Amino acid sequence: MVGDFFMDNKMTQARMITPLFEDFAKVEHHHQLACQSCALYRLCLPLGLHRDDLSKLDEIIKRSAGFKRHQILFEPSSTFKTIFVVRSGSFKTTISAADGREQVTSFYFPGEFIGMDAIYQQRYLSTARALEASSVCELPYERLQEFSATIPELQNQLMARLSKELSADKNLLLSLGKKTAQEKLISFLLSLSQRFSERGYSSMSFQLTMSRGDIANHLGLAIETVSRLFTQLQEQQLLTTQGKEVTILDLPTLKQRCG
Amino acid sequence: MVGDFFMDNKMTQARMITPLFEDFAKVEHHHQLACQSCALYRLCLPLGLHRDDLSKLDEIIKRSAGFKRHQILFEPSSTFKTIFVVRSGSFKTTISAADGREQVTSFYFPGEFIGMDAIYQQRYLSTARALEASSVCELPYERLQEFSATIPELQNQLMARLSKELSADKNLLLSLGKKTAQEKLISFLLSLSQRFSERGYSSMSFQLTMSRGDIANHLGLAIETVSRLFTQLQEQQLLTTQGKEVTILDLPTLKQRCG
DNA sequence: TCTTTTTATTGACCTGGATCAATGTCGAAA
DNA sequence: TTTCGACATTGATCCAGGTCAATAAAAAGA
Repeated sequence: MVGDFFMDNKMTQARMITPLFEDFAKVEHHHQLACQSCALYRLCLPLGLHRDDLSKLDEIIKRSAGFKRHQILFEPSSTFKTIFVVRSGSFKTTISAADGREQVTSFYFPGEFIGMDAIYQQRYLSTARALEASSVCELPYERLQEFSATIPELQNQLMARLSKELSADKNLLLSLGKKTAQEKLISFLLSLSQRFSERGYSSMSFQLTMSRGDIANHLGLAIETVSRLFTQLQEQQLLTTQGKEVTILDLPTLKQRCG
Repeated sequence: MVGDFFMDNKMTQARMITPLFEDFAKVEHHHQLACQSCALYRLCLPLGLHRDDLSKLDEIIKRSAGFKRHQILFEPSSTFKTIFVVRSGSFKTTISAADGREQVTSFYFPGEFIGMDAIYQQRYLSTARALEASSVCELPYERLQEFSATIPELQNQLMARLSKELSADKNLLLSLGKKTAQEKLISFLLSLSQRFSERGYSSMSFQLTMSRGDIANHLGLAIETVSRLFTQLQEQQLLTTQGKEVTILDLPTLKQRCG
């Protein structure tokens, strides 16, 4: 289990959660920089590859320097050469209308891939920004293509990744198109909860790395609406918040209300 | 040019448009059922494959019987085995919330791939229905995986397809999240116009194959709003409609108003 | 041909969530 | 520790687009 590195002591959830994502980077730093010893192995691309294929892959992967909060990973004017995997921290991507309006299209956590929508046009159509101190692995797309010609499992993994993001976007379309403001926020929080849980963290209590503004934008709402919804969900004893920390109190009711 | 088969006489656009998609099927029927002689070749998967690879691909592709209007191609309970390519006609996909609310996630025209979001979970998450009399080619996914292990260009094509749908969905997210009702409808119509044009049809005058209800649902609007918007765009001399036929009158203004 | 049904349009009215406007709170910098 | 700027909350008001209702006009049968 991925989380075992971090969850085997009895620190409180609340104190642990903020620094946890950064810990992935620290682990990398103390151990060798190899997929085999990466805490994210179970969630990441190399899963299922043979040991020798894996070390070949390892050679083409570049572990990037860290990104600061708000720093840009890529934007539409960057030339597309690589797909990124979040190693630690988190990112958001936004696409812009001609007049500058922006839509936050996705948030990305460790083990998730950023930039796959660039493959078709060979140019990024969105801007990716770090939400906190973060780091990524860079997968040069051309090399990846060469490799997957000889490693079918790698190719399947890539297709599965693309397909997974497609599924997530379709579900978001359902949220944006058909759900009420409250259902949108609940669906969003439950999706985060699920992803934290997959990464070995508590699914019941976690730290939001994005602002209320980012959440509102992502869900097609106004900041004020998101703020009021949080207040409302707290009044109904479904969850509590303290700034960016969210603690889920009544999961069954939330699940039932997310549409 | 794909359209040359059909566009070389002087029939009026209006009369031509409805039967055109069906003509793809007729061509298939009169000639041999092979990708090489398919009118969609330029838009479809085989593009760029070598002749011998193409004939191998041809062998695993199954040309399905026709689908009637409203007939289901697949739904979430179907087992995932194949990706579909529209050969003639058109389809819509919808995903459902727990309480039955549906969101029309995409429309698909000849040469476009349906069902790629199923790869990750190995099950369809949406329901696909024919909008008119239509036909598809079936690409058995497992065979496709085997093939693309030996045909890198095929693998690249598949990735590009997935990535293209991802881009389209991200743009739709921008529409749903940030655009006004009018901007949504205009963006939608221009996207259709573009796709018709890629298929060799007029980009200025075309037949909608989906109902006002489908359009409204897709764009997160009420039917009545879509209807009023069409009226309004006609009053402003930007386009005309007669039932399902749309004729664009002022493309520059429309482009400038779509956000 | 003439129903019957489905789909589209138009008008009147309403509401969920946006916008505007203060005010409060937190975290980083000095 | 104070200050400053970014972020969050809360209240008052407004409006884009939804809902309800009544026709109208196409399709699809029959």
